[in-house]
Amino acid sequence: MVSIISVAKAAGVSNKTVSRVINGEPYVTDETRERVQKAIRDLGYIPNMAARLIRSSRSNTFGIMTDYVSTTPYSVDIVRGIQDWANTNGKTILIANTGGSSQREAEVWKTFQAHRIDGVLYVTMYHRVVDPDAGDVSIPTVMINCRPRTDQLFPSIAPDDFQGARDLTRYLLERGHRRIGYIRLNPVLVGAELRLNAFRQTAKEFGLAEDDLSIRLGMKGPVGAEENYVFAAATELLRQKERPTAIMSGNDEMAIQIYIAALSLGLRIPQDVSIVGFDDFRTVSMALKPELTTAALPYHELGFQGAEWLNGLVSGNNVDPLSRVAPCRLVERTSVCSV
Amino acid sequence: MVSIISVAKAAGVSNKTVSRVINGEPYVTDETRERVQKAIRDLGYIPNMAARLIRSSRSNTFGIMTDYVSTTPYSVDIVRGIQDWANTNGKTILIANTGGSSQREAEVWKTFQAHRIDGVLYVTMYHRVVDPDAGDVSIPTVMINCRPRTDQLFPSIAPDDFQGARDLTRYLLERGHRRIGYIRLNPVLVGAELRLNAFRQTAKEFGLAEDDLSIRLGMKGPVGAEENYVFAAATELLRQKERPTAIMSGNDEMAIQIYIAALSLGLRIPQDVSIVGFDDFRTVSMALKPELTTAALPYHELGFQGAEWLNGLVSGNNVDPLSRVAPCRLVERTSVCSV
DNA sequence: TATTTCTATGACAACGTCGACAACACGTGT
DNA sequence: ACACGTGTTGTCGACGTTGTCATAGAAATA
Repeated sequence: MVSIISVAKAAGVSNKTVSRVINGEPYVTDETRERVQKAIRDLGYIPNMAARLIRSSRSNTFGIMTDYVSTTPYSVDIVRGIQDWANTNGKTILIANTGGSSQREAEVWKTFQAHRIDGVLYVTMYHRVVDPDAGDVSIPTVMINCRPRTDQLFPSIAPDDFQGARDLTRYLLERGHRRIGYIRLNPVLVGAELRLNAFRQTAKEFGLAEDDLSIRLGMKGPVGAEENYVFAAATELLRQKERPTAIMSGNDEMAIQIYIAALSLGLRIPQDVSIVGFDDFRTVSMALKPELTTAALPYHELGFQGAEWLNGLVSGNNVDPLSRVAPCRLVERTSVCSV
Repeated sequence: MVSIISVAKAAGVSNKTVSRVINGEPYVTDETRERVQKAIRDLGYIPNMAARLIRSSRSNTFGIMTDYVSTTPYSVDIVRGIQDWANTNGKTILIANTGGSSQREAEVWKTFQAHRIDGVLYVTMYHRVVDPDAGDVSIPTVMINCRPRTDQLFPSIAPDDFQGARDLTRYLLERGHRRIGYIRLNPVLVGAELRLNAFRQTAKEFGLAEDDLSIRLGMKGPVGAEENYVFAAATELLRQKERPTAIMSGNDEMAIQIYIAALSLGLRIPQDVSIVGFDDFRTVSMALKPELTTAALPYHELGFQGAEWLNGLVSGNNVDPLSRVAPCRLVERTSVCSV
C-alpha cells in the first residue's frame, strides 16, 4: 500500500511536508506543494484514516443506530438526510441496526466505540418513545424521530405531528367541511395522539361540536402485527345517513382502504367524500387517483438537521432546546374539494 | 482513552498478554486470563479498531454504495440484509450514497479506500444496469440489484424477475383465466422486459393466443418523473366487451390504480376481475382490500447473500457464476379467484 | 552589524495494537 | 547431569500519520 513515506520519497521531501500539503497547512512553497501533489497523483496515494485517527483521536465518523422494521419505508430518507449532510461536510457514516434487541444495541454501542466514532445518531423508523441504553459511556448523541422515555437524557428531533394535523384540519374546515370523519392511527404510535388532539382542538376552535366529528379506531396492536379495522370503519362511516363530507386518515396507507371503501359504496372522490392522509408516503399518495392531499413527514430534514446538531454537540456547542421539532408541510393534491 | 497498556498495568501483566487474551490466543493461564478480563471490565476497555487495522491491514469493514432515490422504498431491505449478515459475522458497515452522480461516486470510492475497507457492495434501489467506475483500483466488489453494462466487470446478484412473473402467470392460468390483461412497467426498468417476456412465454406455453393477452403500457419516462397511464389503461381494458378476467400489474404500486379503476366501474375484486401485482411492496399489497397476491422481491436475501459472497471474494474464493439470481416467492393472498 | 522574527523544512516520537522473537520455568527422557 | 520440549510471559519494533520541536536561511528590525 502506498503510504505517506513513498510519496515523500517520490517528491524528494520529508513525510511531514507531505502531511502539511495534505492537510493544507501553511509554510509550504508553491513549488514544493505542486511537486508533492504531483507525486500523490502519480502514486494514487490515499491517506489512511486509521493511522490519522490513531494520532489525532478524531475519527470524523458518525454512527447511525437504527431500530428494526422500517414500517414506513420512506423513513430511510432520514438516513439519506444524514448522508447528505455528512457528504457535504466530509464526515463518514457507520451504520448498524439493532433489530430492536437491547442486547444487540449494547453490542452496537461497543462497535461504535471500537471505531472511536465522534457521535451517534439514534434513529427510529417511526415516531416513538424509546429507552436507549448507552451504557456508562457518554458519546454525544442525537435521537431522531423519537424521544427518550427517561426524560431528556439525549437531545432529540422529531416531526411536528400536531402542526401537520392542525394544518390539514384547517384545510378541510376552510373548504366548508363541517361533518368530518377521522380514522385513528394505532394508539401505540406517538403520532396517533398528537394528530388526533390537533384534529379535535382545531375543529373545536372552528366551532364544531363533538357530534360533528366521527372518530373511529383504524388499527391497534403491536406494530407490524396489528389488527386492521380501517376498511370496516370507513364503510361504517360512509353508510351513516348524515355521512361525513370529508375523512381524515391517520396516515396515507390507511387512506388506501378508505378509497376502496368509498368507491365500493359507489361514492366519488372527492365529489362525494374528500379524503386527506398523513405522511406523504409517495408510493401511496401519488399512486392513488385522485392523488392524495396529505402532510409530509420531514424525514430528510430530520436526518440532515440531526446530523448538523450532532456536529455542534461534538464541537462542544451547548444543546439549548433539548428537543426540537420539524414542520410537516401540507401537500395539496386533488383528493379534497369544497362543499 | 483507556488503552491496552492501562489494562496491562491494572492486571500486572505485559500489554502483549492482554492482546493475547483479547484475541483468544493460546498460552495464557486461566488465572492470568481472568485477571486480565477483570481489568478489561473494570476499566471499560474497548479495543481500538484503527490501531488494529494499522497493524494488520484488515479492516473487517465493508462499504455499501447506494445510488439515489429509493423509488421502491422496501429496497432498503437490501441494506438490512447486508447488516444482518455483517452483524452475525462481526463485520462493520460503512455506508455512502452517490445520489446518482458519478463524480460523487468517485469520491465515495476514495473515502472507502481511505478507510481501507475490505470490499464494496454496490447497491441500486431498483433493478437496473449500471456503469460503476471504480477507477483504477481493484477492491473486491459485488453488485446487488443491478448488473454492469460493460459485461461482467464485477459479480452481481439480482432478483429473478422472470421466474416471479412466470409463477404468477401460471397461478392465473391454473385458475382458469384465459383472457388476461397486462399493464407494463416503465420499460426503463430491467424488470419490465423480464416480467413481460415471462408473461408472454408462459401464456403461450399454456396455449393462449396473442389475442387473449391485452398488453398495455402503464408508465414511461425517467424514473421519478414518469408519465402515468395506469388508471387510463386499466379503465380501457375493463371496458372492453370481452374484458379480461384477470389483470397482471407491472408492480404493486400500479395495482392501486387498477383497483380504483375496477371499483369505479362497479366491478368487484376478485369476483369480476382478479388482480395480481409484483414486488410484494407490503405497505401496498397488504393495505389493499382484498389483499394483493403478488411475487415478493427477495431484497433481504439479496443483501444477505451479496454480503456473504463478497466475504468469499475477500477471502480469496473464486467467483464462479459471475451473476446470480434470487427467486421471487409467490405470495398468495385474496385478490384472485378461479373462473 | 547584530539581533530578532518569520518562513520553510526536517527529525523524531507517539498514538494503540500485534507479530516476531527472546526468555524463562518446568518437567521428561537420556 | 544434560539436552530437549512445551507452556507461559515479556521485549521490541512496525504499521501510517501527525504533533512537537529543532534547524536553517531569509527578511525585518534595532
